[in-house]
Amino acid sequence: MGSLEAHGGADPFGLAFRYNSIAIHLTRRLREADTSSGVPPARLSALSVLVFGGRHTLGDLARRERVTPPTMTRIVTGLEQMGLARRRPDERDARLVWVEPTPEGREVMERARLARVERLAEELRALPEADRQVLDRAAQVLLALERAAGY
Amino acid sequence: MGSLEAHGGADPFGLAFRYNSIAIHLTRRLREADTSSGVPPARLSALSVLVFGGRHTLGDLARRERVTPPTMTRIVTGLEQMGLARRRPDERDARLVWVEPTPEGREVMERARLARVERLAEELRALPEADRQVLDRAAQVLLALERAAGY
DNA sequence: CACAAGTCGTTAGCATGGCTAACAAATGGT
DNA sequence: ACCATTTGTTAGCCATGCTAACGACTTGTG
Repeated sequence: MGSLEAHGGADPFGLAFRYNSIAIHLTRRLREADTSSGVPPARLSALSVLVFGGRHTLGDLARRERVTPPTMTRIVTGLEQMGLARRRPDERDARLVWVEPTPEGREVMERARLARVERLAEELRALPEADRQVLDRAAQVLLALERAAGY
Repeated sequence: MGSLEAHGGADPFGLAFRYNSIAIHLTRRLREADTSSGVPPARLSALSVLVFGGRHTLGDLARRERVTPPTMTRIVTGLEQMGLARRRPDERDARLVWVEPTPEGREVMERARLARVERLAEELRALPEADRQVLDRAAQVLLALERAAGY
């Protein structure tokens, strides 16, 4: 790719260009492992928020997942039908719907996360320790970047 | 997230766990910029392969994008209807269908890529140079990892 | 050469997941 | 008491993933 050389080094645009490609391919590779869980991707992602972040109202869940409320309504309905999450009314405000994972939802999530992460861990084990150190430091930078962007 | 501390440092599982989250969020952030192009995500991704990698047969494009042939048939049909790609027959083997970008497809892709990448570039400009150096070295490792995984 | 087997793309039909528009129910401020 | 706001749902559109089945073509084999 010709423009790659033109944006090498640590110049912001070249870095952004390469991390764009890296993120796409990494996500795609990781997602392949998800099919084994039998839970479709949008549901798995929402379930992950519920399992690792605790119960949310439907609207908060929608904002967290960057989707509109109607979309989240359907995702939650799907999770409910699969027995992985539950809706609960709020005692004070009858407009609110709390969504929480079921015990089975927690189990499914834990298995899915292991499968997904284990594949990448395999690849990382093949790297020399020095390379893993580089990735470790970069992870700190990338996570800080994420927080700065409001995630 | 409690398990984060338990998998810190450069141990492969902990690294994989963090890069899982990083890749998801980075992809999501980048993708938000794509809506401005008016080209839906699967079409934009296939178009990118065509623009940066040249013409492909439909089957090769499907394998590259990790989707089944029927799905790629529809994506290509969509690109054709938008005037962004063309089908061409092979002269030797009448079963094959070559897919290539149109000039307009190239223009649209270039604009989309700029919009997508520019957002991340903005964030990177706010970092100290040392952090960008870290990301630059990590990018080399991650791209090598990608190639090793057959991408 | 003829025919069987394999390859490539398409069609058909299903499910998931994104959106906007429109709405019902509940809350809260005036 | 009423009106504006907030919250979630319904309805209906489109895009994108899959499998099954098929048609057209090529290739290998007798």
